[in-house]
Amino acid sequence: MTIAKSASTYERIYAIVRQIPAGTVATYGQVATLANLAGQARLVGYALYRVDIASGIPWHRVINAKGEISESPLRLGGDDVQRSLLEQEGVMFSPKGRVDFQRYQWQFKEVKC
DNA sequence: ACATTGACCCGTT
DNA sequence: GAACGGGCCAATG
Repeated sequence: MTIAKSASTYERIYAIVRQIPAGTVATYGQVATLANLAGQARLVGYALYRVDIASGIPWHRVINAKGEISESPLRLGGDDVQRSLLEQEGVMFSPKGRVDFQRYQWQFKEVKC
């Protein structure tokens, strides 16, 4: 599938996040880069904040570059929810609450038609 | 139309 | 190793 470039910045972000497979996590910076917004990982976080769960976007699979879960006090319950969702998908967290990037970081596989 | 917000990443000290 | 600040864009009221 191709990513629509004509789409708005946020839509591009949503398109990327939506393609993150279950049991995998991606960093904001990675999503930003894939969305053609390299260097603007912020927008990814901002965009996800506006996104609703009903949008069908696995926002919980997007974490910060530290491998930890970013949370917003305004979001659902907090990091507990996001971590729980990831654990449900089989993502294991380090004792420190970090995710093993070597194991779970989403690697964008360029699928050539 | 203006001002404010909002879940980050990187470099330097 | 930890802390601080700077920079970017879009949506909301």
